Amino acid sequence: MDNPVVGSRVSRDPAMTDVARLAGVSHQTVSRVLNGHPNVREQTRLRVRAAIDQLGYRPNKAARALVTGKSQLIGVIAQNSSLYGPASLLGAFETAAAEAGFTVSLRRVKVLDRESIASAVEHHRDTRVAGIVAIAPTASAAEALAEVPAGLPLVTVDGDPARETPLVTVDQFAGAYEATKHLLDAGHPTVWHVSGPPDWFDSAGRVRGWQHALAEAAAEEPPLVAADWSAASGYKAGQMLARMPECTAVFAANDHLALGILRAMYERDRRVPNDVSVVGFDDVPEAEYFIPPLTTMRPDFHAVARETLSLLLAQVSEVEVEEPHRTIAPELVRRESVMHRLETLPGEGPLAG
Amino acid sequence: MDNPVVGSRVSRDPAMTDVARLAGVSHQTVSRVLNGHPNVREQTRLRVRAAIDQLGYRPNKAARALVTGKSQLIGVIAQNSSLYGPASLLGAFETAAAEAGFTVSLRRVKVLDRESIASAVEHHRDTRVAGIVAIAPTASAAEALAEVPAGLPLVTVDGDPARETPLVTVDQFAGAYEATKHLLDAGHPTVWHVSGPPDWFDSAGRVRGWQHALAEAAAEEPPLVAADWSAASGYKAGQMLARMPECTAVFAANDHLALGILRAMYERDRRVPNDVSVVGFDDVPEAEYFIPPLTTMRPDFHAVARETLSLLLAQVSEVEVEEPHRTIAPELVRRESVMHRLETLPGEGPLAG
DNA sequence: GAGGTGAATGTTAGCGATAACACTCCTCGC
DNA sequence: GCGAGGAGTGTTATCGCTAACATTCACCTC
Repeated sequence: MDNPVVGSRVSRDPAMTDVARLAGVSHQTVSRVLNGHPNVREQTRLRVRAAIDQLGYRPNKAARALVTGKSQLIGVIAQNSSLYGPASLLGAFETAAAEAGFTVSLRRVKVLDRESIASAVEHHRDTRVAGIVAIAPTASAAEALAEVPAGLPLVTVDGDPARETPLVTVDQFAGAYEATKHLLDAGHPTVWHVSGPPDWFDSAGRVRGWQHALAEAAAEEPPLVAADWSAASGYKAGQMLARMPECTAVFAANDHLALGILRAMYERDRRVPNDVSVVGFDDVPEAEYFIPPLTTMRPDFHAVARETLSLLLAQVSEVEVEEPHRTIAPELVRRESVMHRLETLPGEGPLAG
Repeated sequence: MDNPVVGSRVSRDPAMTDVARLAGVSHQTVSRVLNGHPNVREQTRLRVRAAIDQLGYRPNKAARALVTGKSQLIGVIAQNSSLYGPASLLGAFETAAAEAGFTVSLRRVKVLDRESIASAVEHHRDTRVAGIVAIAPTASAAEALAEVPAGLPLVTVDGDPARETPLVTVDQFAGAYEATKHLLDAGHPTVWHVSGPPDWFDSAGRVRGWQHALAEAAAEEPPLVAADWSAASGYKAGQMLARMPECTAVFAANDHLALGILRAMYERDRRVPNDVSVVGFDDVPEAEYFIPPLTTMRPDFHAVARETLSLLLAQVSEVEVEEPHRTIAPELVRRESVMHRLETLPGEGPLAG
């Protein structure tokens, strides 16, 4: 008489008790089968599985989350931009999370100020996410994140390297150092740098790497040209640099800046790479088809995503991590925007004129 | 004596009953305050609010979802690519959803085949999302979506226009028509088209728009050059087109294809726009800094996102929508890759040679 | 063969919210 | 002045699951 068809509610998603009834066991046994507990007879397990399939039963995540107090959700906070780096990272992370059985709950913010970040954190707390991943490339974002309560796992990506909180980042310093050195090795007396926004950690790290390479080679350090990440600002910077004959090598903080620079040079008839060499950063998919194809630094976003997830899951399972900082070194991709000069011509020394 | 500090569990998130005890009411009254029910005395409401603030109480979404059977989640299915269009759309949609009080649960798939989509749909069903938004630009994706059960709200973006299911899409036909007509009006005898992957609806729509403009102007239709969305394939197509002197105008299905074409033309000394005019599609932020700045069609991704959300929410609240198809016309952005020719020179007629 | 052990299973008690209904009062209308 | 009706509030059941404890039974040990 325990046939489930009693015809009251016409359709309702089958619940665990429905499966239990069909399999002739208690709902707890169904739960055990679902969660892979050891003490279930093989025969019983099969009966339960059959009942699950027959009913098309799917566990209710809300109920599970309610009773366990945990969810399989990872809250992500990112800026609402279509910048290539963050967008790629987000995609890579979502994939990595899905493979580990987690779902990404996405919260974008318009600006990286304290208030927006705080509200995003609140939101994720309300949802009882298992942990938070924040792409926090500016000081204000990193500071706002300090308010995340201690118990809640948090990994910052592209955040403040000075903080002790778990952090994964592209090795900006090493990448910029290598890019600059590549230009120096090609025979340029010095290298100019068009940077990203000064309040981004990424920018700061790249500036330091550039300075370090210059200092090491005893090259004179030209004034820093600060821009934002856009092709437009690269273009503006490029218009200025194009008028300076002593500028023969430029390290742009990303590929879109480089694109703007390329066009500015083109318009002023300064040929790249013959007159001016340019190196970018990011290796956007189109960089190979710039005029000329751009030499650039390629970060490994998948590696960043993997490390981020592993650092987060370590916290979730309360494993102590010795040094919770991971930096992923980018790789130089040589194309055609850098020319090797055998010697420095007279009148082309650094800052001449 | 009803002080909550009884010191058993050291810390636990405060629940509704804790608030109720502090405010001296029943938990049901707290619930009423939270949900804005009318029949609560103002004084009581204030007392409850004060208790909420004092305890830092936050409602448990899992508990609410369990009892109501509904969540404030929207499941999104998208391809795991960093293509500009889908990435922008995703960002715009997440923002729109957040403003409406919904959270986006993201599921990316590597390939748009039946199996991957089905698994993503399963996942969202398990989560009891309020509805699903799928960016399904290929036939296989659209077909797989047919298996979404009838009760579950679904909006397809960039999907199959032939289907009756709710759909929002950029008006590919109109955009391609306008781009092609723009080139025709500029005096070109005909326009070549480098298309996206043939199995994308976007591609198909753009091809039809192109054909229509050609037919209307009684211009001869050159063979279609099929590519994918990448700059690499645009470059290949461009190398071919550059060798054909009768090809004076190209409509590329997106800006990255156009970029590849631009470089191919440059390498073959075919000047853009003097010798060849090019129009793209998407208006990626860098398009203005291509060499030369690219004339292109700009889709309004925010509008697409808004329409998508409104169509989805209509279904969630079971409102009948008359014609659940929305197309958003893109806008022509004129820059410097198109040249107006006063007359067609002899020997430059279509398909001459 | 009494009792211990552990595997296999069942029973009960919540998790934290909403829904449905019950119960006070108070205010009307006639 | 009394019943209807509604505002304001409380009580109880319930959503679907897991945790903790209880129970059964077979097998082994001495």
